Amino acid sequence: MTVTIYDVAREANVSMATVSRVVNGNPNVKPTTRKKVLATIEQLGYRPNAVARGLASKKTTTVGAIIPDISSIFFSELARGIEDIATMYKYNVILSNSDQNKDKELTLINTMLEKQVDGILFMGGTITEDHINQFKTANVPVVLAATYDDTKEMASVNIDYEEAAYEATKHLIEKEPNQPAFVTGSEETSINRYKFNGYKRALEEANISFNESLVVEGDYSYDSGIEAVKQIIELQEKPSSIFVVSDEMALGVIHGAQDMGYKVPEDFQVFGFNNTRLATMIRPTLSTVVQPMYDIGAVAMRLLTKYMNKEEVAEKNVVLPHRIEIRDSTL
Amino acid sequence: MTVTIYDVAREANVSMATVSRVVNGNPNVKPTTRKKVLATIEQLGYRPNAVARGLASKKTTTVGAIIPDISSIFFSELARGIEDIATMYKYNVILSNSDQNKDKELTLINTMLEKQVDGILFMGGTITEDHINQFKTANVPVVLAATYDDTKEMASVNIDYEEAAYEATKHLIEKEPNQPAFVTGSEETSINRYKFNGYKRALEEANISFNESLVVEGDYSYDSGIEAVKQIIELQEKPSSIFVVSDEMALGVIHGAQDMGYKVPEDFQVFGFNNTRLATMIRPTLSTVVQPMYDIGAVAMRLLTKYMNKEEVAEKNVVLPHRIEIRDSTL
DNA sequence: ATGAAAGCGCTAACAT
DNA sequence: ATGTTAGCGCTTTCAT
Repeated sequence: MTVTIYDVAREANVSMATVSRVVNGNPNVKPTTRKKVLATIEQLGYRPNAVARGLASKKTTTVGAIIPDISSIFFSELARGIEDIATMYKYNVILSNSDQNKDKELTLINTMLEKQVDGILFMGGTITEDHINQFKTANVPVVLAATYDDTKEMASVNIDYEEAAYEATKHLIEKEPNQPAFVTGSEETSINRYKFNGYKRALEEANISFNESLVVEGDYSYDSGIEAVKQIIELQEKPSSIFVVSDEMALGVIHGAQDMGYKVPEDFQVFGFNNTRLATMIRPTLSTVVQPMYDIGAVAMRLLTKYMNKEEVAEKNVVLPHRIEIRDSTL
Repeated sequence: MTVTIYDVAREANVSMATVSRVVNGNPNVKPTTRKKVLATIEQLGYRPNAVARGLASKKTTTVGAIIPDISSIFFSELARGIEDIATMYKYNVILSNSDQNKDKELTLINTMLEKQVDGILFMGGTITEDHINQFKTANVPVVLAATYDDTKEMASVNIDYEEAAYEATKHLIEKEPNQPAFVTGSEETSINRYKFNGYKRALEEANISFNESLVVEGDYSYDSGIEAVKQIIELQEKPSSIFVVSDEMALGVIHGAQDMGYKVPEDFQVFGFNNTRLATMIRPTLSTVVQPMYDIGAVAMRLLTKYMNKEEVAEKNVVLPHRIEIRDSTL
């Protein structure tokens, strides 16, 4: 039924070893026999079985990628970076969504390890000891992308979130020297803590006292941005600017404000984070922190290939450059 | 080094067959021995090798998904539907981007077949004979998602694009009885032809003569929407409404018009397609055709599981319901 | 340059 | 209920 290497060997009057050699491009084959083998491969319609190869060679040329939500504009961009580099290095990727749910994450890691992936790319909110232990049961490399492990034990690719948030906040304060509201995500997520620290540092540096009630927690969605700005507008002392940790939520903030008759940036400056495509798909266009999502994915995958090939790695915790892009949602 | 089923068998004083049975939940195992085996599995840290299992059983519980571009807001939503149902049925998915490039598509199909996927989900613009031939070399089922095969040979999940476009156009015409501009994608893509047919039918039904110059081709991107509207505005006889085949491009059309001082919907009504999250992330909110992307992915994956399980399939060309959502970008 | 043979870790009859 | 035994299709020494 299915054509195997053995069938090809028989038809071509060679041994399976020889067929294996030509399939794998081993130079130790006489051109004539190579040609003969290639011809019968074509004729028989032979297709190598990667599963059998994987069992014999202990390499699957497949990596696993665990991602919170592929339908998010942020992560899908990251995934594209991963995929492109994976393709470039001849790897396939098994992609799975975790919804940042710890149990799912742990299960997924296990499933991927069962499938004998050659490496794992992990994106998530929080890295716990359980995660690290689970990873240690693997004898394959793991790289975190846009994900922080406070212990720095694991290889990772990120930007400097603290500094980026600091710069954004500073920009806001320079225009209007009072405390911007801070619309963030769960404080369980390390990255949000770093962003908060940067925000706080900018305040302290400008001698602006910190008012807890200007910190609002959302879930990164557009709707939660609308909710957040409603809450902010009801405050006794309204801020004159709002720093939002994701672009999508920032769009919600802008539209929420506009829908209630406020003007951006005149009544509220709004600063986003990530520079997703959304940032220019709104009026006023969104000032935001440029986080190179695609590059983070690409670099993370590249780093993983180095580990998989047992190459030397100069820096296991890669920090990619970020910058601030000022558009029309700020003064 | 790695613990195998054989190690577990030896330690637990049973045969590998018994270990295999407990691992696979076969009921023909005495509770006591099951317990014993489970204990030594735990103790030894045994993890089943899915590659070996795949080779022996000829099933990998992995499916392949070929998608034009995972970073697109449209396809990433579709992918999420696929992933969720795949997870529900215990499949993993190898996801790869094709950029709608025929060679890449053909290569990807081949690679996935080499990896012995149990089925393939395909999303793309054009299905050629080469595609169909390539699929035929597979002895695994294939399902098309949001993709048309004019021969109807292949299983697929879609909506009725012709009818949907007809309804949208009709709505526009009812408000303003003249020809709307039509901003579309490549006419090589069958789906665009169906949409065009629906648009045309609505015109004919209303006895509106068709002017070719009101048809503009874009590439679905925001920027190409901006370009398209620029081109439309330069026309001798400007239309009073614009039907755009993708939401993202429709946002470009709206902002392009607004940036030039026009009002939506007063100067131009704008109608989108897909109802991606973007549709409510703009002011005015976008009237659009609701295409259930997530459901298309989910239903396609479900259909694939049926084929993989050799279940009876009532309808191989599934047409999901669509509807029109009127928001503020139309009168 | 080519071949022979031993696995890789598991499933699936078949036997008991 | 449990064990025995062939493979699954390939890679990889080791010979020649």
